[in-house]
Amino acid sequence: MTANHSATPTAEKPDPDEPVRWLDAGEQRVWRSFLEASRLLFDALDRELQADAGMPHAYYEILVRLSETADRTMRMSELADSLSSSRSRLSHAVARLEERGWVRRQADPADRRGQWAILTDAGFAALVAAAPGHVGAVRRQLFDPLTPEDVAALGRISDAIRRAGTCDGPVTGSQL
Amino acid sequence: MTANHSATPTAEKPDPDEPVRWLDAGEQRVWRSFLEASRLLFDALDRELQADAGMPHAYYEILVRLSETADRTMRMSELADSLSSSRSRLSHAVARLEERGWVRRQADPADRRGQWAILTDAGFAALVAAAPGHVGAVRRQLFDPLTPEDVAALGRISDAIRRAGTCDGPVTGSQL
DNA sequence: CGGGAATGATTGAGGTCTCAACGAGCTTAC
DNA sequence: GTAAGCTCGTTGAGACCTCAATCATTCCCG
Repeated sequence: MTANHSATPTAEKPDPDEPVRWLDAGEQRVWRSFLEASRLLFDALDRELQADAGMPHAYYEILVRLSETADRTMRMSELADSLSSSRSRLSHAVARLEERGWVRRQADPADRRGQWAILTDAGFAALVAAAPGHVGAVRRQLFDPLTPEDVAALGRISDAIRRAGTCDGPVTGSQL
Repeated sequence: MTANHSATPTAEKPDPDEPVRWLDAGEQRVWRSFLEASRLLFDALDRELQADAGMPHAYYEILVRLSETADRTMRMSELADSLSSSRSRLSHAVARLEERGWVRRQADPADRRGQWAILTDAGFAALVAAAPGHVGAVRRQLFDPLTPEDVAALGRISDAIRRAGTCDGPVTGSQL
């Protein structure tokens, strides 16, 4: 579902001879502030989840996605795409979640390459237990410091970045 | 330099009995969009740097900081603070950078606990070689998709998040 | 039908990061 | 001067992620 349907033949790797368009002072400031803000935010969220729920944020997101489908079930690849995650990362993560009994895997009888990831009751319970603390942390670290206008702007900005970045993800499959 | 000088006795861990303020639909959308945008952005930058310069973004930032001081030298703790990095992370990273000959360490004769991290000529050269590609990636993935108003807003937003997050970083030292 | 390409998913090796524990040196106060 | 308590920085174990290679299956097309 992450295909590139744009009509323009976008050159992903730009001409290396083209002169570098360095960041001006303002861009520099914004970029560094954004870098630090992101690091503080994600580090804080990861620390909170790890301390209070014993899971990294990546695992939390997997549980959330699974919990939102009707049957708490998703194909591995679908799950990976919905998280903008590599298949490898997801495979490793689900293996750990399976060890904990929070997820189980089941082969698809129709397409025998495919695997279903299924959220167990224990996994759902872990998610329910983790959610309040996590949401609280998101609120404190992200939404409380921002005005409603900021939040709206952040939404627009994120959408723009996603639209730009969603085409050149990790290289997958053989494309010599 | 990351001390909390605020006069208000801010309760870092809020009352757990307080009802959870869940995210409304709009916040939910913004948060997920921001999460995905950040992941796409940082993954893309890391992949570009790793492929073109053989270093993760964290190492690039270390080299940048060192390159910006007059003598290309910084105390380990100062460097860690300036990167919002844990001392442990920095220690490991600088150890790797030292193996590559990009940084060297030298004990401070005045305070013999302290270590200076010094950017070598080879390290500076590696940075110079990496910079154009990296800046190009930042431009393509972040600044090109944004309007100037977006960029300004992102700066304000990041500053706000930093101000909120800068007080409760990783717990360091003994504070029973 | 059969062979090559594409897809779904996993694996292992290696690298980075976290956490907790530690060691060594400085500082303070008695 | 000396013991307690900082601060500076490192270390080791273990967790997570990346990359490349792999395997099994399915799709496509002549």
